[in-house]
Amino acid sequence: MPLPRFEKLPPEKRERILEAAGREFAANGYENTSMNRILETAGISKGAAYYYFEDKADLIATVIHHHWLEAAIGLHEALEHFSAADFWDRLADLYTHPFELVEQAPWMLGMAEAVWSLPPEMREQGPLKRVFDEATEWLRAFIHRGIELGVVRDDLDEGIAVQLLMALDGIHDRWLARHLSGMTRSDREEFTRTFVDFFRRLLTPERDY
Amino acid sequence: MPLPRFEKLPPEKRERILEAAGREFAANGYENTSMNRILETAGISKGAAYYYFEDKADLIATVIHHHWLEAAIGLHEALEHFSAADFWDRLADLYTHPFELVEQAPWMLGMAEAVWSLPPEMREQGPLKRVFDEATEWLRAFIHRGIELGVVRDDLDEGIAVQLLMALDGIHDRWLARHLSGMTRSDREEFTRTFVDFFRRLLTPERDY
Amino acid sequence: MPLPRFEKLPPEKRERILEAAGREFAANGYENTSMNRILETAGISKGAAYYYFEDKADLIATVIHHHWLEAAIGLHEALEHFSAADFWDRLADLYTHPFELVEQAPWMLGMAEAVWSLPPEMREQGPLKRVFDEATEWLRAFIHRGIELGVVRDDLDEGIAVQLLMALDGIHDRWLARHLSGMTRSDREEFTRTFVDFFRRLLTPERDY
Amino acid sequence: MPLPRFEKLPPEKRERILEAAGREFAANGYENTSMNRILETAGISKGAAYYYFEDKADLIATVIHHHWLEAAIGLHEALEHFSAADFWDRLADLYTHPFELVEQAPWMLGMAEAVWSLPPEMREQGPLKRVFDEATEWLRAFIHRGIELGVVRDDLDEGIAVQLLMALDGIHDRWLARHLSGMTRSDREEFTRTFVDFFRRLLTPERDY
DNA sequence: GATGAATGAGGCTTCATTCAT
DNA sequence: AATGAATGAAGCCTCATTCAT
Repeated sequence: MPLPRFEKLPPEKRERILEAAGREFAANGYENTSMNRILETAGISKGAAYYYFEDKADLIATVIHHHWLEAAIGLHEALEHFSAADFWDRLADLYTHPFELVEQAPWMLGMAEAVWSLPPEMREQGPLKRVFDEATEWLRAFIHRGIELGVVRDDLDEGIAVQLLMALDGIHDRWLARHLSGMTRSDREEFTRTFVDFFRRLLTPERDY
Repeated sequence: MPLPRFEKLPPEKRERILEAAGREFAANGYENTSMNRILETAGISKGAAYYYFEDKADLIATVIHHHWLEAAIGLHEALEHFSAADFWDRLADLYTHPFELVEQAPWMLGMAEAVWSLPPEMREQGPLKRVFDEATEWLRAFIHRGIELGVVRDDLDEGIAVQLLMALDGIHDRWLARHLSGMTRSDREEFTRTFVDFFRRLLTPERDY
Repeated sequence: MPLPRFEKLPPEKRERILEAAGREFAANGYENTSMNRILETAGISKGAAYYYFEDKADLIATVIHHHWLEAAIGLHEALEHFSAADFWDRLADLYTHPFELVEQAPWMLGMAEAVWSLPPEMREQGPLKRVFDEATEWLRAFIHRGIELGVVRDDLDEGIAVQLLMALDGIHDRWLARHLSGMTRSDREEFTRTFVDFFRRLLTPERDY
Repeated sequence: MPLPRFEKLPPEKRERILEAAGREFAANGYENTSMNRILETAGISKGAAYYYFEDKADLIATVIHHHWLEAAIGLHEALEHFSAADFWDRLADLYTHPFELVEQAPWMLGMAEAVWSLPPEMREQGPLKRVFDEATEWLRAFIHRGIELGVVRDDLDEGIAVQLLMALDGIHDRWLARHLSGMTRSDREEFTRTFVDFFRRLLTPERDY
């Protein structure tokens, strides 16, 4: 996570750095993201960057964390209002928010795919672990809520289930990243419905088959 | 694809190069794979490498293609013998072959994950496109066969279905890569069954729900 | 030497700065001592540091001077009470004081070794010259006192003698820095005795051989 | 130690690299030795340097080893011919060889001092350990030969004795490095005699005092 | 056919120091 | 009297690729 100084920066500048880094990262993945290029784009000096961030990994982790926070707004509250009847429809609703984000910053589309290009260590330790843990935690909560309501099977190893949902979500995002430009609003809605249906099929209890 | 000269090499040497490159690539992903290290391990000279391959991308593409061919042996023939009754069981059988490969060459486990680390351009153009197209083609054939037999839904955009299956397969492989060491044979069998069930759930026609 | 402002600082703060710098310097040598790290540890700002000290060299020189003063307390007075009979025993006594210092601040052990890592220019000019001159001066006085008492030879170039003693002292300190942890009090006493005997052997007049 | 390729270089070029590195190192010590500067002086590219040497430490270690080998020529053989009568005179003779080396390459004078600026890890492990071990070994052999001949005391911890001799030699070299320019041949001879006498005084058996 | 020496751009990071506030 | 954001040169090192032999 960035040194505390970073938080004290004028929001405008902070945003400039995060966006420059985000663009570079979303477009090129972790390994191909060049500090030099980011700094040039952001218009800050090398020294400044390392004044705010521990290293490249820290900068990228911050970018991901930042955008995750934006994307995850309202996620936890939502869960409490799910009911057996509208469980899957509600899930579909949740997909609306990211769409809006991406509409404002199309470059962000590559983000999800880029995240999969991270060195495994970065996902499994350090500051990004928290982001992945939060995401994992929500999926876990989501599954538990479903089980509670009787609309999700309980015979699945939780780890597998979570990995599966994360991966499906990744596919969803990556697919969008590649096809969004040609899609109408109703295409998108149908795509999301289809996708939510995938979730339902995978998670619905055996007896309902 | 490698220059024609490569095919004329003694198989032993060819294999040596492909394995060295495969290990390095499977272990480190594309960006972190170093030509230098590969060539050192393989015991061939820089000049030789560039005599056989256009560049790094070409070498890696060749490796992937090579191992894909190995892994895909018998895939097409198998399809013809699928029937409605044993469609999903047959799919499970197909997973046996890769397991055997991996048992002989454990380093190959990282392959699937590494493939996802490729720069997108490499997947979508050049020699690797052919590999992905072949894989895609088989999945497409698999789906069609299922539709033909009435055990696979026909309301799914083919592109999505294929991407989905590829991704699921990727998850399957990556999960194994990380957990295989602690799994018994029966664990693996159950894992595969669970996984094939995911396929079935996603692809089974709506009316069967 | 620090700007006069530094002397006006509350002693507590002055001490905090000098200790932080001393630790860093003793542990890492001159080149690997980082201003940033010192200031962080000391809890003072960049601006403050450069308000008190000319530059890094000045800060380190001040640290050395400071600790030299501490270590040299009573050195000059002692000399007057030396007699021919107890000349070498008195020298042994003088080694007690530094031992006590180091017992209270073990980090100081590296100091002597670190001093040898200074860029030669720093030793030979600027503020540090004074420190080395003071040390040299004492050794010179020590030798003269010995000659006066007839227990030190007079056929040695003074410069060589001084350098020799300084270097021997350096070896003494460095050896201790590396072995002190495993030594008992009586080990230390014997070590010092052995060492003082080295001095005696080197300096005793020829006729006594 | 350098990769084997280095040994295959034309001697002229090898020498050019070693001399450039030697000058830089002797003049500035380890930390202040810049690869960039060496490469510029030697007229080779970055890539070339890292083609021959593992890293900066390896290059410097090679330089030291190289010059140590030069300086140590004939050292071991000499020992066998030492006798009780000429033990110390022989030691004085051994100092002639380095003098000749330095006369041809005055920049080498700083070498000994620079060696003391090495990070301790470099002295205590890796390729340089061998150099230090060889030097240590010779000193040990020297001491043993002396004890055998009855001209060296046997009550000294061997470790201390070796360290002491090494350090004295260091002082000798450093003193020369700083004063050689103004010394005549006979000054040098006297200096060496004085110095050898230091050795004798330190090592001669107690009873001879 | 094949070698391997050589390149040099570019990678990430550290650091002492300055200066507007 | 003090702050701390910002600088940018310089540090070490890796790499895919080329080309004379």
